[in-house]
Amino acid sequence: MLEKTYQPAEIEPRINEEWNKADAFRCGRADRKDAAAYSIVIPPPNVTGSLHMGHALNNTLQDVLVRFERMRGKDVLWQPGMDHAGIATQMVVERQLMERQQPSRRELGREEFVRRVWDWKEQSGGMIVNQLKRLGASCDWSRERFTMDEGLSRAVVKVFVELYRKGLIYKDKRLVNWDPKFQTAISDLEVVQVEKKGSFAWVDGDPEKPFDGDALAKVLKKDPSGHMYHFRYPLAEKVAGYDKDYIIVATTRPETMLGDTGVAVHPEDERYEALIKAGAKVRLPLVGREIPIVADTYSDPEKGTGAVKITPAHDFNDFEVGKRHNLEKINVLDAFGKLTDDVPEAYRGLDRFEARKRVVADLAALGLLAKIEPTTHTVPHGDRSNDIIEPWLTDQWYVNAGELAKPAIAAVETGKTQFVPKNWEKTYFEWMRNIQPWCISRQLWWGHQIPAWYGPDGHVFVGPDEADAKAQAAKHYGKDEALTRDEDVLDTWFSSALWPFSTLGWPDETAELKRYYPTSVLVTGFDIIFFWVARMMMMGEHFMKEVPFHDIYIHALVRDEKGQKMSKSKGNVIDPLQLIDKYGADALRFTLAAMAAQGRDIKLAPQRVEGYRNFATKLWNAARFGEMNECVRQFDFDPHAVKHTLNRWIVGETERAANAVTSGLEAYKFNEAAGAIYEFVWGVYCDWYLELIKPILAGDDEEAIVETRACTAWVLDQCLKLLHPFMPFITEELWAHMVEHGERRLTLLCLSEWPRLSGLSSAEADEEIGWVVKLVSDVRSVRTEMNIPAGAKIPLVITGASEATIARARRHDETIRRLARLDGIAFAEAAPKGAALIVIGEATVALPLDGVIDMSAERKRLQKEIEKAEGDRNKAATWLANEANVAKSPEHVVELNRERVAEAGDRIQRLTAALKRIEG
RNA sequence: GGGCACUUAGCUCAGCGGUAGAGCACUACCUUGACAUGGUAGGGGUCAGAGGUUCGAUCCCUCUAGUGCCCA
Repeated sequence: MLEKTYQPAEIEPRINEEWNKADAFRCGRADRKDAAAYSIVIPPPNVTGSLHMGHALNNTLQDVLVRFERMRGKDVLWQPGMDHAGIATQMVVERQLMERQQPSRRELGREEFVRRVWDWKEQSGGMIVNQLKRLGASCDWSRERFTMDEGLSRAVVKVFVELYRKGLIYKDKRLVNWDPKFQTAISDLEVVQVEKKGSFAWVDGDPEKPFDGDALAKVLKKDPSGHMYHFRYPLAEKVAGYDKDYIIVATTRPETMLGDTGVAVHPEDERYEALIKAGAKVRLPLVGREIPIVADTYSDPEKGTGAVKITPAHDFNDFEVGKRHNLEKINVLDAFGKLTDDVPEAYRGLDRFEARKRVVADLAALGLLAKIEPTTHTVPHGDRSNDIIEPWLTDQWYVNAGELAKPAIAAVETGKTQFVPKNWEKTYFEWMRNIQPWCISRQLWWGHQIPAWYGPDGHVFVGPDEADAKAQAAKHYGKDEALTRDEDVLDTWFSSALWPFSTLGWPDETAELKRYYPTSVLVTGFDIIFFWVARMMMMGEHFMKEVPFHDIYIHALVRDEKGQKMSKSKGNVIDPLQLIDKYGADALRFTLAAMAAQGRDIKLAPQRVEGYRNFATKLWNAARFGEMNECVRQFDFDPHAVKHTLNRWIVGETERAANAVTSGLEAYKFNEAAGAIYEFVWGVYCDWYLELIKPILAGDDEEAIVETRACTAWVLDQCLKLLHPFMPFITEELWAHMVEHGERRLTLLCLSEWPRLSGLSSAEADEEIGWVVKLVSDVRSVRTEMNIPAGAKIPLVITGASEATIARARRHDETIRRLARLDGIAFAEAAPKGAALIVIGEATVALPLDGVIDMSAERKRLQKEIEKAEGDRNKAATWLANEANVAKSPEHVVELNRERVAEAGDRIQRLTAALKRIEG
């Protein structure tokens, strides 16, 4: 016998163990070798990561799909694994070394440090894998991959070498986003823009308020950003037609002025026309360098003074301006963000923010500081380091993303790959069509070291291994030369981009690659379209000549119940594992699936999870009811052959539910599918069917009992199946518990067959049970309104009923009496005096409660009913009175309104009669 | 500044050209033989505002207001 309540914590580990023992999730099962393949690669979580709500949603949806297709008989591969997360992992290990007061990374040296990282990975990395298992993720865990695995690394090298040979990977000196904390380049996507606003204001010219450098230093100590500084740059020579001897420029980063090599004004800005004509120059304060004033449309005449300082080595826009005007690029920062030797001696070696204060103070002392104003501007920060990112001029490796993007764009244009919901393709196109060269080198030690070697003169040789590079070098130099390998590693996303095929064994031509590539669908969040989707599409198209996935399902972000993005700093993070502990993985999964409507974020309230836990309990108890009543599925049970109306009705309802769930899942409408099974299990099976069959089970019609027991068991089986993708644990448990034909099940639920039902619905049964349901509901309603004690049994008299209705009432006599708490059903010509009356169809049902009911309450109730019916009739009648409506509407709509008028009129008539009887 | 969404019951959200739905919360009653993590009944909405298209608009279009996100 089942326990009285469902305890997820007890069954979940056990069920996981059973799946594991049965190898239930392995792809390529022998019995499915002729089946269609269905594959999903997991968006690899990062090896340092732990399960957060976004993962929970992402993996729940994947698991729902995968379990659904597995039950539909497909050969399913859900490929799990993790990426090595270059910066994040290196950071974790470095921090650990520091905390343990062990030698630092540099002291250990590269080889030893990398060994330590592997140690860390073995011991504490990959926590998330076990967390995914707790969620119920039915990945083929035997195939787990890691981006640093031997095979995947081989794929990385092959891709690098091939792209290099095709000229699609190259080395270039450009500005990169430099992270001074980690001393590495990072990609645009790893940069977060943080809005800053300062508080210090000062204007030159007020003798009462001299410049206070200490006060500014204090403000900047808290936050170095948030101010606009206006400097006067003196002209090298006075220019005729220009009335001042200086030009004012503004900047939020004063220290970069030491690297200024130009000042730009708009070519059509009349204020500066004379300066441009004269080819004027300014003398850069503090430095003394003469730099040109150039005309460039980059400067905005509306903004500030319309003149901007140009620092080509430290600003992306300035870099472009500098290129157009051949301006010198002077690097004033080193890898740590300290000032280089290319600045005046006083500033050399200073930290960038120290230099900021000094430069401002020194300019103020020279009378060249015009003003400081607080301003709101965005400042780039490293998403891992949280340090302020500097655009920095370095040699890096780049992928020609623009070229690789072309087929990837075409694949979506032609529909080879489809976004669901479709509107995300706009975001994809927008980004792909404006894609920048992808900087793939990182100045880290943890990752795939770039397969490039340099000769003594710096000539580069790229090859699959050192021997190959040496051979190339020997040929190039005409003799053997010592080579040194490029120290840098590749961006983690470079290896992740290969994930859909590298995990299947590429570059080897494996059977898995053939069978499971392209994958069926990628499930991911919109925030990852650029990271994942775009890069996998590019690499897939290039190396496999085929898209990596047919569909891309983009799901929402999980927010807190107020709609705020969850973040540690806000303290509003909901930990999925805590929810699992409290309510069970099934409840969490169902919640996420039920709320995953396309195109909308999920605002998660824990109460919602509790509600679905209750749903699980409900199912549990329905099963318990079946068990107590010996509802056992029979070998020969055929839902098409059931005779009893109730059973004919429920098998039809089951078919409708199965169709709704199936079509919901096929269309990635997880919420609709979840809603359909929820409503069926609770609202139909539990609320009505199980209640309606109680009198039968308690009765003495043996044939009906046998059929009903078998039918109850069969419907429950269908519920378990339909619910399994959403709630795998409880359904698997109940499946095992609810024996079949008196014996234990032969298959696990997760490997059983998905319901494919048809031809089960019966209009006649639907109508009959619909009538019973309506009668019971209406009687209950009246009882409550008349304040009849819930326990009291009352009589019921049906009048004016047709033969068919009388027969119906007789057939369901027991049921109606029980559910409506009646002590008998009688038939009469006219309703007895002092009765409450209900109009159902052609009949009027009387509850003779003379002396029990409050007649004034009954009068009120009837009047209310009449009013409602009148409202309905008037609405429909008014609609019909409009000739245009009747003339132009489809026939069925006109008919519908005619029926409404007739039906409402009928009701009014009989309700009025009932009212009269009371009054008379 | 460019783009994408959103605004429906107290809250969180579905829906969608033909008389508005769910869950939670709320109210009343019920320890009835699966379930109080439950049952029964009930209250609660000019579907953000203004125009337009249509026989008919919560739904389609335009504008306005507000909110959120992405990219500059």
